[in-house]
Amino acid sequence: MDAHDSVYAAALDRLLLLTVLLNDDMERGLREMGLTPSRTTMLWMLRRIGPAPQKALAEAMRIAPRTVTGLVDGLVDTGFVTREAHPEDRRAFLVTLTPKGTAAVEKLEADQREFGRQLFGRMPAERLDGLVAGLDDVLATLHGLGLRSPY
Amino acid sequence: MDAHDSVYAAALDRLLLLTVLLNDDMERGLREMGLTPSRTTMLWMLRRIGPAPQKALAEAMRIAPRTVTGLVDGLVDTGFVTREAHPEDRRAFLVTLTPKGTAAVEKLEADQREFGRQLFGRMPAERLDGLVAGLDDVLATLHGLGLRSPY
DNA sequence: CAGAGTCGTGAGCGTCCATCACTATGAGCA
DNA sequence: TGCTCATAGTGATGGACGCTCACGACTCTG
Repeated sequence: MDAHDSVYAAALDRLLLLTVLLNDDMERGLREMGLTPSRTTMLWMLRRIGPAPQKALAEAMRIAPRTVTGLVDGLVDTGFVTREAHPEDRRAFLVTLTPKGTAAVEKLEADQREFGRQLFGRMPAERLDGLVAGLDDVLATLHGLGLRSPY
Repeated sequence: MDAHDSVYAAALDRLLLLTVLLNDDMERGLREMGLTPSRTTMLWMLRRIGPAPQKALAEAMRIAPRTVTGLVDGLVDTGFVTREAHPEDRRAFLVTLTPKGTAAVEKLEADQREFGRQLFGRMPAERLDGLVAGLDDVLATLHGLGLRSPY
């Protein structure tokens, strides 16, 4: 409990506030597109690894196969993906992005770029550098603490 | 789509990754204490505004009174709060932190301080300054965009 | 004191996300 | 050819959250 603690607390407060704000904003945006957080994760996954059987998605997302069935059902109902026949394994499907699904992911990417512009476009270059350096430092520390992205 | 975009994207990526990481970590910690996100929010609220009738909590948290009933039920069952008689209004209760509830909030605060030390303790002072300046800038921008804390 | 407004709750509903147990179908090998 | 294992689907649960509607209990005001 030394004199730096209040400085750390102030920094952490900002970080946590930002976390909450960004999270809420993200989820609201998704909801407007007809997506839920988990379904969006699945869309990202498909974008990254391409058409995949549900088993693979379950492993990639670290959730039970049954949960994948439900998520895929939802995405099929809302037109973001289809279940295509697997060319080699007639038991399995290839969950595949529809044009709408691809467009959705691309829109998310575009929105993010736009958001980046709004957030940083007016920021002095050196301040942005300072921010990124600080974030990288924090990220590295978190990584060292064993906190890392699940994907 | 100018040359700065990739810089912005890199900065935003870090911010979003941090968001996800901190969020997951927070929720995991809460779960270990037997708390859910909403119940925790309520505990913080009580810490801030003291024993309060459910109506006040509903307004402070911007949720329906009926929802408060459920959250308070949960917190009562798990021993974090009690419903005390309101001294002036026999229709209302004063939702009050139990010793366990107070201890939980204090532990959250202590954990946060400790986390701050771990995160920033080894960071050069000027880098920390740069980070905070950048975060403040972003926060101000968000505020200008209409994104602000609900509380 | 009667009527109107307030506080909290019971009942019911919906969404999201996750689980386990079980089944049908197909793959793959001895 | 059979037998076993793998892939998905269904059904049933469960928890966390949020909502509305209706209502009893109570306060407050005219």
